[in-house]
Amino acid sequence: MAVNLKQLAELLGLSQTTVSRALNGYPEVNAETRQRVLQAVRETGYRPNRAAQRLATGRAFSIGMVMPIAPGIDSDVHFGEFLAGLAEEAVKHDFHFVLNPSAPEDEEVTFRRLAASGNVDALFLAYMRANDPRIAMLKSLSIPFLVHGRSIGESRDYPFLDIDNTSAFYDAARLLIQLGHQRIALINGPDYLTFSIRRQKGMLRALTEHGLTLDEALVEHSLMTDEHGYRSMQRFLQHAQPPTAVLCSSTVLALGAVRAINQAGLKIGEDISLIAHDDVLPMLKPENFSVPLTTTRSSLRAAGARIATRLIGGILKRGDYPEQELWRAELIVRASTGPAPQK
Amino acid sequence: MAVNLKQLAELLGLSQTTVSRALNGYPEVNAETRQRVLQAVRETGYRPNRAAQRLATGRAFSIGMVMPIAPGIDSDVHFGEFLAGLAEEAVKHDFHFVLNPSAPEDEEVTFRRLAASGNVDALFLAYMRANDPRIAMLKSLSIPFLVHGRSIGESRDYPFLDIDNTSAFYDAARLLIQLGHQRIALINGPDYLTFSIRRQKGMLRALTEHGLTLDEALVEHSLMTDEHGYRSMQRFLQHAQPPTAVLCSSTVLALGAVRAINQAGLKIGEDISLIAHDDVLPMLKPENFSVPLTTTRSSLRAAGARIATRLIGGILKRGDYPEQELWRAELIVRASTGPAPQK
DNA sequence: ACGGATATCCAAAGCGCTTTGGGAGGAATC
DNA sequence: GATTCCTCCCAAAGCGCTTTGGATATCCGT
Repeated sequence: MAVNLKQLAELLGLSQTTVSRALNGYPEVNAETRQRVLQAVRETGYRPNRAAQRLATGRAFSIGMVMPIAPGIDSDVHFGEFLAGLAEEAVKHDFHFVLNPSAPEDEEVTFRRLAASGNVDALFLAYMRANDPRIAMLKSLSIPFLVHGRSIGESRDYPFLDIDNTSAFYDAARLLIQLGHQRIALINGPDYLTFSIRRQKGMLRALTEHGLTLDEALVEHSLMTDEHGYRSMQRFLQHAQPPTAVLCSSTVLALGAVRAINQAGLKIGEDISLIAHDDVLPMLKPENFSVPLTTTRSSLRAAGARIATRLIGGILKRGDYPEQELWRAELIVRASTGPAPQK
Repeated sequence: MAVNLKQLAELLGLSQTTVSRALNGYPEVNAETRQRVLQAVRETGYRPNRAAQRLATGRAFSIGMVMPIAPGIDSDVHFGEFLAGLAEEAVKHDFHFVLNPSAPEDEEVTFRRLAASGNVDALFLAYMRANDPRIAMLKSLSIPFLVHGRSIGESRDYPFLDIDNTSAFYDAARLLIQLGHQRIALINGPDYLTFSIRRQKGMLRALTEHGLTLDEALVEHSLMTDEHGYRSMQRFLQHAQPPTAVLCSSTVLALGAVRAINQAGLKIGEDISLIAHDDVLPMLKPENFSVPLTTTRSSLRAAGARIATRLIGGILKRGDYPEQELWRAELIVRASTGPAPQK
């Protein structure tokens, strides 16, 4: 049923060579001819056979990722959401995945094997930590790779896509300060991940700039589950001097925090203000919270899709993508932030 | 660096045909010759080029799965754990994945496209519901598939791997009854999924057989998060006549349940007994609970691995796997179950 | 000893694509 | 008018494997 190159060429009265070149954007083909080819492709629904391309070019048309088998990593919504973006884009371009589960201690071997297998054209790396040794390792592997996030303390000469976590939480904290808040708490992600570190840094900078300090007792690090959000907030509220505002690293955490606040009989946006980072999880929208949530927004799925696009574009040598991207999160003010309560 | 068939054949003084046949288990090759070939493979580290195999055979050497983008599905640990098993086994055989994210309403189109793409040799299906329309659809697709779980109400003539949920919870409930419990509650997974339905059925059967009934107020259905476990248990405890024993569909749920019980000042295994289904999540071991948990155990990762094995075996026409497998969960008694408290 | 199995092996033809190495024809150059 | 240079196209050679359609040799029964 499906046509192949040969048939398509015959149909057009052209050689396979020309058709192939027309399709792959080579210059030595007449513009008009190229149009005819493209038209024929549309009409016949021709799709090049990936296996043949693979054999002929030596490229694998697939991207590899090492799936970390570690507590609190693949366990949450965020992983699935990100994966969805990645997969969505990959499938569009007929790219495959090679998911290789691995315990952290075996990661190096796994990466090496994956790179050597010839089964992937590029590797993908995430869950960055400070001084992450994996980027040096990947550099030595002579296979393209792309990092989601950035390390800290490493030289910056590797391709990454990250969001500007520092700015995001700087902006969020500043908003709260402008609203008169003085005691601001932070419910953060795991303390070894760089996004957590940067968010805290951004928040701290805003505080310092306004002559305020960050009380250690008002900072919690944990996996980003509703449960941890709840517990963290409970602890804050039991503090002798509870915060009047809280920053959350995820809407999932915020979900729990809100519950704790409600349970304490406090009013969000009045007694206590709340800002959360919003990864745009389709099942948890900040505008649907009983009190709509002020957020710093940046879509995780979009990041996944973008990473796939860049990776694939790089492999196909199509398009020209920046090596490094830093997305700015959008501060969206809703009802969960209000002026600091009068003492 | 890597040798190919031609070189290997030359090395052995054989034709490519013979070497290929020796490797693929064809009968028309001398046993001794085959041994020589196998030996040479070991020495040279020869690995057939997948792209070439794919082109020559028309097989894709990859399995497709539609990744559901729906609330509460990819959001939990269970998904990651299962995927890990699947991926682990696939990678061993050099198989790829094609993950295709899709909203439930687009699933049919997605499956069709995937099947037609020629990019996958088999499809995989999970999160079964009662009268699940997807199995009829997959049957019509003329591409092998395998179901994790079973539907209910559909004819059973499709390949699946499931655990015997009914028996598992029948056994668990019976144990509790034998211990003298009369009011037993159930914290179950989502009510539309067949494993939940069967677990409840198994429990009900045990109760009925012993002249007991299942109080509707003592049954909760929800996503299997710690949080839901907590809330469900809280509700039970506030009941006029609280249960003396509880069945949980997951150790994650049990985690929350335990918290609620502790908070109420009750003693697990004395005031209230608890049995949970254990998917063998590496980060949540029932034996590490403060009071070690009695469980019905069946490894989710092993199920993933087995499914990959069967799927791959089917594609390669190697080995002979049963079409349908029903794994029996193991009832493991620990300290969380004790005799019913005296009134 | 001879026709016919039987057991082993091989040459060669694909699978569907990319890419090398031209080649024809017209425009530009001298 | 002869030479060079583009422009646009093509034939054919792979990529590394599987598989078809024989070959050759050995062995059997009669």
